[in-house]
Amino acid sequence: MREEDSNWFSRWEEELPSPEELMPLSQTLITPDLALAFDIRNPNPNNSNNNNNNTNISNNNNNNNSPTHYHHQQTGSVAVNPLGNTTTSASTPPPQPNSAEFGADSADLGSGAAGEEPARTLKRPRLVWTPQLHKRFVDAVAHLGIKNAVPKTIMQLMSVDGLTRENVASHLQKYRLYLKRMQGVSAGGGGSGPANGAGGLAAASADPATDHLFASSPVPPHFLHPGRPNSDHFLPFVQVAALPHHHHHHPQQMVATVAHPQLQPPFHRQVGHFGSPPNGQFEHPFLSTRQSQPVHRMAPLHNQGPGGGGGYGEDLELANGAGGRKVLTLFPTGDD
DNA sequence: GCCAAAATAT
DNA sequence: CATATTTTGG
Repeated sequence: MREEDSNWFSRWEEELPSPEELMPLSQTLITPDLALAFDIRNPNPNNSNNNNNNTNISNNNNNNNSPTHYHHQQTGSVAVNPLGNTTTSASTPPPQPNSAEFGADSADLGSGAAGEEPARTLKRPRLVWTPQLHKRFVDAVAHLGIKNAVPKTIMQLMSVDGLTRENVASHLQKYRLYLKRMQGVSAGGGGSGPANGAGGLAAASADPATDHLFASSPVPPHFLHPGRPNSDHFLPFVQVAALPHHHHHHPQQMVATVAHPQLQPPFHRQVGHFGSPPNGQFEHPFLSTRQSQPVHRMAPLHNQGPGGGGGYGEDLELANGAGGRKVLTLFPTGDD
């Protein structure tokens, strides 16, 4: 299995989107459109809203800046969005506007609350775990080790703007379940490899219904082995270091933004390269954010293999806004 | 109406 | 933080 290690991850990299598919745009700023994209979930006043701990550190999302006034339409048909053309279709100010890098924008957003609905009542759009985002998640868990792989830490390591601790916790829950399932199956059967998937295809895990998302990313071998306390620190290729020396290449930071799945489904069966929709229209360039966190986040995002691998960045999938739904999805932005 | 995914509650 | 339950989207 050792050989497989290098093998699976090699293939894994191959499946990544090529640089060409990466973000062609270089826009910046958010437009009101995106704001519009926000949604307000149904009238469910009964919830207490997020009472829980949002104590996350600072990075998280939720933020403060309330984006402009995005109304919400549920399923209706808002239509809208101009994104038809590749022009700039930018947009995207969900709840993670982060810092105030854009003076005017953020200022506006932040203080914009002045007449608009405060973010208080707004509910954040559903996060869509794209394969890329999930991959980052898996990498983070792998780096941290099962022991430290807790929502808060994972979230920090991932450094994805817009991602909340809760998002991670929820996903982690499912991921654990997935691993469990896989263990059961692989254990009895024989071996084969639980670590399938990844590179090329998915795998046949227990059943066809294999969790689509999870199957798309390789599962570190250690995760499947219940008994193996010592080999926890499996250090994958993604460096965790802070990378002090930033060259002039564009590191990309992942950002969660809202998207409309209607136009672009998360991914149904894709194993090759997703990221680039037929139209390839990435929508909101958005800005990245500030990452001044003491925590050691994983590399901004460039995993390049010295031997062959080229460095691809993870990119996200996005959708145009035209429909009525709004979801959160991940988006890479170049910022450094 | 069912199922999966994500959110929210405990 | 983990797990259970509810909501939401497909």
